[in-house]
Amino acid sequence: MTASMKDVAALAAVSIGTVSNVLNNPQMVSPKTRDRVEQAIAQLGFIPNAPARQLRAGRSKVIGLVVPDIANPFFTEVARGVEDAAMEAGFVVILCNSDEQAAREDRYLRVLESQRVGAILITPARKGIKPLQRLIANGTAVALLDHEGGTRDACSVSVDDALGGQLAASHLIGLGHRSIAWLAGPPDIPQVADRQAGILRATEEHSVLLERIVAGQMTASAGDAAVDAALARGMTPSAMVCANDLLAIGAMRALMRAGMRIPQDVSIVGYDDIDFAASAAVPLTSVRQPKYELGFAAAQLVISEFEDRRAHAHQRVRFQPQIVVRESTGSVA
Amino acid sequence: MTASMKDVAALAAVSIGTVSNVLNNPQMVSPKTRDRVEQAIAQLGFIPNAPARQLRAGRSKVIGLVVPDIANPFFTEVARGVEDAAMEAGFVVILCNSDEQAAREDRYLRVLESQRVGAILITPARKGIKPLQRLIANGTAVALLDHEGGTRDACSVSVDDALGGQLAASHLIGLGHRSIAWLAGPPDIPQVADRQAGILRATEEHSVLLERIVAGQMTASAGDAAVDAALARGMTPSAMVCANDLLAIGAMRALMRAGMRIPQDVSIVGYDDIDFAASAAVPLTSVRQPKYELGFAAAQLVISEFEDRRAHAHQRVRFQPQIVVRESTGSVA
DNA sequence: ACGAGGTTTTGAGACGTTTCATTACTGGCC
DNA sequence: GGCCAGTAATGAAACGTCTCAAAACCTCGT
Repeated sequence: MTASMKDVAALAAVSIGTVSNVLNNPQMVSPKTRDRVEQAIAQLGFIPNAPARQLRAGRSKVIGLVVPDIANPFFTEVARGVEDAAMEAGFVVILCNSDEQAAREDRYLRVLESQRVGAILITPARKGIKPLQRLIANGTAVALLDHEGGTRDACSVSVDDALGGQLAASHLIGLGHRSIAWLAGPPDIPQVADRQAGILRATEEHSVLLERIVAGQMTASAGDAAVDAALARGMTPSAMVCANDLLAIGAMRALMRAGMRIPQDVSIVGYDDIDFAASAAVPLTSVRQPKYELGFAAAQLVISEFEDRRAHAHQRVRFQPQIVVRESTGSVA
Repeated sequence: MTASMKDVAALAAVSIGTVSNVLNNPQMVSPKTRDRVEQAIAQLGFIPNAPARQLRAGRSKVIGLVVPDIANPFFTEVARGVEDAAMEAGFVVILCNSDEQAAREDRYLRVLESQRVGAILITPARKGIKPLQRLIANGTAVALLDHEGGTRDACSVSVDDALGGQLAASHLIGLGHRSIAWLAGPPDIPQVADRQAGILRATEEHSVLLERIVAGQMTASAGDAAVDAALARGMTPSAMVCANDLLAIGAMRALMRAGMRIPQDVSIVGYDDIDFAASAAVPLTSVRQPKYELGFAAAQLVISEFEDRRAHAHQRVRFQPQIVVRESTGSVA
């Protein structure tokens, strides 16, 4: 059905080895035969059989991308970066959603091992990377995504969440706010903890009254409810930092319902700068993470490790977030 | 490095063929040897070499998913559905963003052909499916995603956009609205055209004044600008249907800026029911598409074609959208 | 004890590449 | 004309799996 190198060789009256050379080492075949072979390839519409190649090579130009949930806008953007870098280098991306479940993650790692993928990019569901050690030992290039490297056996790429928290708080302090509420999410999420640390760092040098509110989930309705409750018990900050944009949206709803104007009465800073932040009723000031770049860089890292394992040194790349100021924040009244 | 069937065979003192049978036809191996082999497998941590399998089989349990942009929430959800169905059947998904560019699409199709993937799910960048014919002829199971089948050579899975438009308009008509604005997007987008057709269908049986506004893009700011302009030239509908939720969000902003209340002065219906619709300043009534189900069904279709090509009959599956009523629509004053 | 008939197991070949040691050419030089 | 040193092209082996015809092993019944 599909043409193979054998067919090409026959048509060009040449040996299979020569066809292989035309494909992989063109410079070592004479221009005359090269032409002949290339013509045969075109005529037959020959396309190399990747699995055969992979079998021979022992591993493939495939990147396994394991994320908690591609539907999370953060990872969606990361995936785009990964894919673009991969395509550039002739790699292909296998998408794996772990749903934060160790079982699913394990299952996927098994599949990826079976596929003998050349590289894996993963945001691990659990702390350690034990299940990865075996892959690494077998020569798979691995990098940790949005996760600080707890190991010296792999690269890691992350965003400085503490800095992000600091930026958010400093922005408000610079505007004169001295009574700030921190709308946190579940404290067992490392990103939330880091952002909080950054906020503390920024506030400790100024006499700021910092109040902490905890939402049960990172959703708009959880934010709405948490702020509602806080208002009911008399909280009256002049500004608020939220652990992510969805919480911020919920917070805005609750505040507006209570008759407060944004930013005149309360300033709000979100986190993530999701697409929607700019389109909200009051465009949201937010901390943006270089998501695409994160994915792109991570992919480049594992690709370079794949290309030349000996010349590769594992590294920890840490990106810097950036605050995007919009209309939801203003000077204190 | 990695154990192969040969190693397993040696350890279990059995032939390679027997190991293969334990893996693929366990029932034709005596329990005793089967045990022995399984133990050897466990002991060596043997994981089958997928590329070798694929080489032998001629094609692989891989689904190539080609979409315009995974960052588009619609396709993100579709992808989740595809992935879940794939995983269930032991398939793996290769992610390909075409960016609506024919060149990128072609390139990916070439790569997928090279990988000898067993199935392809695609939202084609251009009208025809010429570049796919070759794949289909070679026995790849192909299905068109969110695209009506213009061919009898492949399955297709889509959502009835005309029905969606009709649902939106009927909802408003049912609330008593007789002066409705249709905020369209670029008319060369088929989905926009279909939704419009549905709106026309719904309105023609009632004496409704339908005004059409065209936004240059499907974004919040384009919607804001278009509605701004329409208001300036004196448009005063009591309700509005928008080609998607982002346009609706933009429209709401423009209307509120002009001092109108939603839904008291103007009712708004969006389309897509993106996550954010429920969290907007005024929660948005919107038309929801079964995105996850779309992807899941499409994947199942190609998987079944892969499993048994002869028993497979190509089909066109068409899903029905659903209107989700929230606070942005109300009875006419 | 033998053979028929059934159940297990074996072994070789093929899938499409790449690699690498050989062999076959080429032109230049004495 | 014969030889040398390159340069080009060849052919066989190997990667890990599956398949299928053939061989080996049982279990009965006679």
